[in-house]
Amino acid sequence: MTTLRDLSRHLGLSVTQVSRALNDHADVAADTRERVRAAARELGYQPNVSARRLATGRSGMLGLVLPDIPPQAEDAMFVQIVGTLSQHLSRLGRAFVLHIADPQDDIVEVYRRLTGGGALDGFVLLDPERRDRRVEFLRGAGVPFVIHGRIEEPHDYSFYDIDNRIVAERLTEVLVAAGHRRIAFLNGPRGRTYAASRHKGWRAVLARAGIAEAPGLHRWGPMSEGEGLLAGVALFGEGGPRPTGVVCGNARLAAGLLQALRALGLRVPGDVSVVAHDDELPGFRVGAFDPPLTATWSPLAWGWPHLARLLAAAVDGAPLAELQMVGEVRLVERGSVAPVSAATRRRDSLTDRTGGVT
Amino acid sequence: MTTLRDLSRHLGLSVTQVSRALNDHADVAADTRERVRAAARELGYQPNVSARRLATGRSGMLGLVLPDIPPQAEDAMFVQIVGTLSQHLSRLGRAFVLHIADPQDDIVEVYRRLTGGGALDGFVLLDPERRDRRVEFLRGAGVPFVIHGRIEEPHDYSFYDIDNRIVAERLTEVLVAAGHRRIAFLNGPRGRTYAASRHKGWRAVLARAGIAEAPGLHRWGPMSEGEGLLAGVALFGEGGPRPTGVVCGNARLAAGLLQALRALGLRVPGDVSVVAHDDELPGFRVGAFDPPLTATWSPLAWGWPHLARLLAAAVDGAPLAELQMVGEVRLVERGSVAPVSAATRRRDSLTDRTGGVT
DNA sequence: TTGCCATTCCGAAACGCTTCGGACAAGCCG
DNA sequence: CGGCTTGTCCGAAGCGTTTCGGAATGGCAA
Repeated sequence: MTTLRDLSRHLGLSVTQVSRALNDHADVAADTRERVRAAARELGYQPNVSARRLATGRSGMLGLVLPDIPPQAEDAMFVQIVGTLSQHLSRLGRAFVLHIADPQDDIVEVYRRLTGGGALDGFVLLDPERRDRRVEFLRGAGVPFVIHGRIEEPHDYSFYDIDNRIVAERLTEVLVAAGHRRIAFLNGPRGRTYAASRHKGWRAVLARAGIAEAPGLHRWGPMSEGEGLLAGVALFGEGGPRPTGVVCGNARLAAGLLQALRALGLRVPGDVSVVAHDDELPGFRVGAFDPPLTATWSPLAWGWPHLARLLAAAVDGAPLAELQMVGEVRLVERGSVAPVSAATRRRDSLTDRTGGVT
Repeated sequence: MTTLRDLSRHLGLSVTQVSRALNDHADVAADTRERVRAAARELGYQPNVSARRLATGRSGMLGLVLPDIPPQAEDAMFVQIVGTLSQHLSRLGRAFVLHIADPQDDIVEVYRRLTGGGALDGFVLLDPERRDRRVEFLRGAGVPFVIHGRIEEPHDYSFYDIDNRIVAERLTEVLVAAGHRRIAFLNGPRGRTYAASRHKGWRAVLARAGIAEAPGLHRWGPMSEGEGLLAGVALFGEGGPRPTGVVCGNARLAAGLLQALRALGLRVPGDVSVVAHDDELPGFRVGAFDPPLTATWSPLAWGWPHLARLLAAAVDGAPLAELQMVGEVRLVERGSVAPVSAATRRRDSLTDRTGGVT
């Protein structure tokens, strides 16, 4: 293997100057820089990662830690994440280390091991909780990281996220604009920031429209097809609150809900209007649902390249302002929303005034 | 971060002796070793990976390189491989580096970059070709690797594989024993060692049974459901050679073949006997096929932990004999094979003597 | 006593890189 | 001319570990 010393001897320069030339330092003459570059190419020089790490404290290796082998339902998503991150990070000249932990190990211990040896110098964090132990540890240890999503304030870290409050507002607004006043929301799990933000958005729009919140119309839960089905039955089955419009947190929930509605003989959008947020989950195309759903659209796949870029920048010590990104969300109308009938509207505004479900 | 120096000062020993104590060298007193161990635990000492790498030439990081993001059909398999390798390697105290290359990059260049910097000290190689450029490069560079499968002789490298010749022999024998003489074989791609071995096995059994090879009964090809369907139509459609038994290289081929047979109105095993090799590909359970298939059984999943172990051993310089492993294969009978009718047998033995397809 | 071995320890060099502090020369100003 | 800046360069230290060669001690045989 050719080293800096080899190069320096070959060129009649000092090791120092060769190093500085290759790393684009200011105090090296332009033609020297070129000579060094050429020689490096010619001799096939590649810097030794470990030596550089030892000298600088950086290894150029970035990691993703999963708590376990992912469940089968998320295979496609896993491949997308891991594949995209790896590809983009290697384009940025970093190595991507995937670590699948033992489920019985404490996750913080895993991070401690991984950072302690000095092997990894940054992490991508998926699916954060509002108070996340991983974040607390990494913050304390001074190890850079980037979060997919956000946690509770203060936002003094790097993240890629979408504006989840806006997502819920847009979707709810579509229904409100069509005259709906009994609007259910199938939200995500309780502990997640995005679900909390969406909850706020939904409530804000209801409040602005002067709609009282009715019990049972908002549901926290896993964002699975099964949960959508369950919610559909609970909302529209015997004795349910029977909203006229439903906001679904993602396509899986929507798919389950549509199944329930079909089973109950309810038509979309004739009897019920349905809107959803569309992440482009692999295998779920809300544009090809029956009926195609009006949806806010922001593919998860958009995020992974940014996460790679942001993490690399974070490790390089870029200022916080450059390390935070809020992705775009578009509203795509597809006709799964119908205006509410005059009779229904009269009845609903009555229940609003009396303030509850009759 | 606590270093060896910190420990040595704390203990009143030299850095040398502390290092030797922690690495189980012979010339350190038993109680010293214990004192050092205890102090290391107490101070939370973790060796710096880069420094160790620099001193020893090993980093403890092992890699898997994929030429591209895997196609969707192989998501589940990808997750299984990556997840299992990562989990087992980290149990062995190694880091697992996943590198997904740019498809337009030359694969050897990718390996050159990865090994040149000295970052990775060993690789798992999947899906090798009989003459594999990656192997040639790594051999030349003196970088350890372990192959899933085998390449052409000499076998002077580490591998996990099954005896593919035996696989084909067992399956073919089952059909021969039931009186079949017109036996087709849907094999894998031409360039692969396992497909070549299976080809040999199939031919050997035919030869032993005194059955002449008929043209069109052996097919090289991708091991996909589509290919199985195609093969089914080619073999049993208008003007096809119409074997009485078929050996399928894997469950995907078998699934396609069964589809074709159903479409053509042929029954298994009434009209055609079918056997397959069962890798336990995710999503394909030959035991739950209609009908359940008699099969040789050797889950791919068995291999990944061994690959992890073998690679770690290879990097540690274990002797070749400990670095090669041939996995077990079992024959599971499930009744997808029926004896051939006496009339058919007479006709077939006639065509054997005349030596061709009539 | 001397010589020799085994046991246990240590100093110092080495791995390949970055970087601090300073050196040297040339050019410019007053 | 002296003093200052600017542009290039270099020596040497240091990152944390392993390991080579040797040194000190004690015990034992000659």
